Amino acid sequence: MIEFIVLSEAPDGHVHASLLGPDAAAAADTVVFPREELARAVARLEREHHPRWVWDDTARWYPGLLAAGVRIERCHDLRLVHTILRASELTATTSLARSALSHWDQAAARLAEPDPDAGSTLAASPPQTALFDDTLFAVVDDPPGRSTTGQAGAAHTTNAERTAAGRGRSAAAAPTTNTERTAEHGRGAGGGDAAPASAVGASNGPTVADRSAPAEEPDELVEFRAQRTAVAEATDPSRIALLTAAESAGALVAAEMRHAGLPYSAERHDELLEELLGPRPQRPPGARPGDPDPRPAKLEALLAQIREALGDPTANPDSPAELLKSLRRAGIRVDSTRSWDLTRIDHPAIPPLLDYKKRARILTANGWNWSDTWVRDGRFHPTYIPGGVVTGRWASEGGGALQLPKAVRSAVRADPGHLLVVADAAQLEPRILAALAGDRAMAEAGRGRDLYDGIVASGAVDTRPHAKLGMLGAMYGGTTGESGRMLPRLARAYPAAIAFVEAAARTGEAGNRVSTRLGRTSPRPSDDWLDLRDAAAADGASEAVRSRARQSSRSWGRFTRNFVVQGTAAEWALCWISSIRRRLWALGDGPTDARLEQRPHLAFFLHDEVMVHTPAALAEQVAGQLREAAAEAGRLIFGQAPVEFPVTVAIVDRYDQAK
DNA sequence: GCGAGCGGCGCG
DNA sequence: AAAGCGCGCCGCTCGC
Repeated sequence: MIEFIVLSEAPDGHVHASLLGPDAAAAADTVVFPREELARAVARLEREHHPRWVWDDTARWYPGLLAAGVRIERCHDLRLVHTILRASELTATTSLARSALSHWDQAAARLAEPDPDAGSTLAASPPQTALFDDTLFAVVDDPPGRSTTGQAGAAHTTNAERTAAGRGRSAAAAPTTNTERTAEHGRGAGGGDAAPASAVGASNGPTVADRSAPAEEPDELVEFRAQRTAVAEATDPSRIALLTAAESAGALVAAEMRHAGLPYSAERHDELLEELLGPRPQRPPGARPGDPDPRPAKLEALLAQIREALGDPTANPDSPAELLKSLRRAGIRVDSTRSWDLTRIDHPAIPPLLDYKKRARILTANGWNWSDTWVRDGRFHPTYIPGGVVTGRWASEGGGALQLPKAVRSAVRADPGHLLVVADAAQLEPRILAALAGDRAMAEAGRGRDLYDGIVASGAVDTRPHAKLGMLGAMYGGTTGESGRMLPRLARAYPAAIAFVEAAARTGEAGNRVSTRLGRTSPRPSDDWLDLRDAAAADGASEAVRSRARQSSRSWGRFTRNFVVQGTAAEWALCWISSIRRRLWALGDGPTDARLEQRPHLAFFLHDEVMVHTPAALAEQVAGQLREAAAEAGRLIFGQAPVEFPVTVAIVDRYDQAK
């Protein structure tokens, strides 16, 4: 009985597949084949054994398999799982967490420090009734793999740091200049899927070459055993086991979505741009590569209006610094050029300026260059990065997939004879909070209805917008304005939920870590943060230092407060898409020779929303599966907790028609 | 000329 | 409705 197959690449370029039994002990067999035979060999072994594939990085192995038409059911992504186990409070005492940094750790050294402080509070582990039922174990043993390329879990860093680090390590291309950014990724990442197939086509099947155990076991096998041990020794093995399975399954989804792409009409996109901006400007004949594109006609017209109204023929809305000066010269008192700040100003230059900003944003972020770079043959192929966000959310790279503006969503169109099934988890984060906190009143508010409506019905607040604002403020740490005013009312009506996020905030303010429901643990504060705290605590610390320390402490508290909710919501979403993936594959006639992209498949994922591209005849069945998968995700993570996780489902042929 | 940092804004 | 969380990416700016 083969349960796992560990893939590793030998220095000579051959691939070693180690076949393991359920205990993952010594390999029962080792199959060796040239890299070119990978897809053929994997397809055969998948058929024969239905194993869980164990590999270092799904983003390294799976795209080529998909390009060759090979889909696998389950995997274990060593790199992603290592990152989780290294940092988790649930595995802090295991030898994996205490071992020296290795190539399994990303650059984030901070994450890897052995856990010196025992005092951290596990914010996400309040006693919960009926935690896991038997289905958990069925699914844990059954879960599809997932993986990514992610640098995941890098310590909490700024955008700039993250971007630089992420780029450097992903792929050979690490473009850094502004001009390179788009172009490089367009070829490297976006188009990467299409080519590799040819490598696999050769003639004879895989060679069973070497039946004797190799002199040394592959590094991957050693690491895999260490990870299994860490999970088994974890404080709560079932949670962390579910997380590793879901994380790995997500990696498979990410690779498959990039492979299939989002159906996207470049023609419709052109129409949209023409409506918003005018005809695509032609670059002058002598233009050199670095030269900016000419401004489209409608922007040019708005620019003239702005300059006229300001009495400033050189005003430049593309430069915040210059624009600020121009506004002030015109007697407008503002201290930023943010649209939201400008809306409150009564001046004839403001309406065209706001209009200009709106349209210019579409041009730069999703204009003709974007579509040239990222849309090929009717598909938008972004790279998803599972675990790319500290909280466990996915990040994306290239094309801004997770920021696709609503203004262009009418270009997302099902193929002829197909439909898009778009599902959105309703009020996911407050529902996650209700389940985390075991807040029965909030669970009740969300039963069978919109959660915010339920909060209004309970009498806690007067309107739905207030309920939403108040809950977001509670989860983000907002204290001022309307949101802050709602908090005492919510705290009275839902004391458990509010106390839960407050506790997470206090934990972070004290410099300790918090964990999600399944055990993903927040990073430690930076050395600078700790230094500031210590400086403020020292005798004779200045008021200025103490004030900065307070500020930084509160800020980190807002981060940990949100971490438990956003991170657990991300876990729910991972379980949801894993379940969807499995259900879609079984849909219709079940597995056939048809390729992934010719069957109902996930085409887009946006934190709490999914899109399936499906033959029209299966759309209703898909919708049902999306709902059932959501309920399954809730049971998996929270057991019989009384919180519902409803999804709104729309069956449409264009994305903009969904809600 | 390059590239890090910033302001700004899109998404959840 | 009023700002609190998490991202990616753009153009501009400015120091090297």
